[in-house]
Amino acid sequence: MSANSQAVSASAVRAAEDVRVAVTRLRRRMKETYDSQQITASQSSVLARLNRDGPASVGDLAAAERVRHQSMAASVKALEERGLVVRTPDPADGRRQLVSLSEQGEQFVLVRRRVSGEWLTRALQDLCTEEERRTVIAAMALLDRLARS
Amino acid sequence: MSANSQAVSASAVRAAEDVRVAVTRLRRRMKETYDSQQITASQSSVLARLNRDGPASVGDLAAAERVRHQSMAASVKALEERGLVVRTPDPADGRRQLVSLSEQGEQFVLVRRRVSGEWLTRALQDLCTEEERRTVIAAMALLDRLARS
DNA sequence: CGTATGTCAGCTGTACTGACATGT
DNA sequence: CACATGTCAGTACAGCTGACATAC
Repeated sequence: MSANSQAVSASAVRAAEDVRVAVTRLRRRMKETYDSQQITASQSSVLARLNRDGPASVGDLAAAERVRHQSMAASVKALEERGLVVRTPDPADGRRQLVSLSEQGEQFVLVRRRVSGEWLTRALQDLCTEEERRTVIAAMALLDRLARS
Repeated sequence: MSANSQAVSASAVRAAEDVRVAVTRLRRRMKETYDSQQITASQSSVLARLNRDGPASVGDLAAAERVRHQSMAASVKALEERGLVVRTPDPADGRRQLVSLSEQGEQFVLVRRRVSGEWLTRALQDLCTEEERRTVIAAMALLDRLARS
């Protein structure tokens, strides 16, 4: 390592390039999957979060996913129109609306998880060893740390 | 595990979820960086490929990046307007046009690599250990294999 | 002729910003 | 009042499809 802020190791350059390529390709590939399930990646993300952490406001969801509240509102709106989530006014704060999974939304999450309709899950299961999956999980934790920095 | 094609290990489910979240976040974060350099992620991808593999037609580039040729044409057009690539008609085939890095494009790639203007390279350098970077590289190779499958 | 290459036009998904209404 | 929450409108980017021209 060097004190020079310009100095970069070969592994950093290589890793960055690999990440960029993989991210672009994975995103497109995942999009195909979601398309075929009549749901988008962002919407799926919101469903998973609501299922894991329980009801939240649009602002909370936006903060958690690190997007603007206007962007999150669009995703939530789409999910609401599909009947997968419901919004209830917060009695304690007239500005807030709590977003929660509807009965149908709960079902959707459960079914998707059980049958693993998701392409990526299937691929990780069928084309990787247990050790390789652990490597992926470790790398994602690292990258998430970087993205949050 | 099981012969049932529905059966999925916990690590596969977990890894898939982690990948999805990380991909979404990283993509946004990378986009910010590219914005500040007046170049987009897709364009950067094309430059890197031309630099690595030499001149190619729009169709070749599209196939390599796994996008439609119409999509790739848009990226190439933008790069051409910035003077980073040049197009020369293929003398042997009147339909084809070879895309190659211009002098300015070569410079651009070199400078970016040397000074590591890219946010991700910087982060991988400053916030990770060498071993962690090797983990990331290994995981990206795995994921790229999946995306191509 | 059919196929390959490339262009143009229009659509979608996902994010962004700015302006605004409303409630605390 | 400032601040938080949410909506609406407009923009950008990167993919897509369909229709078309041209060259092999």
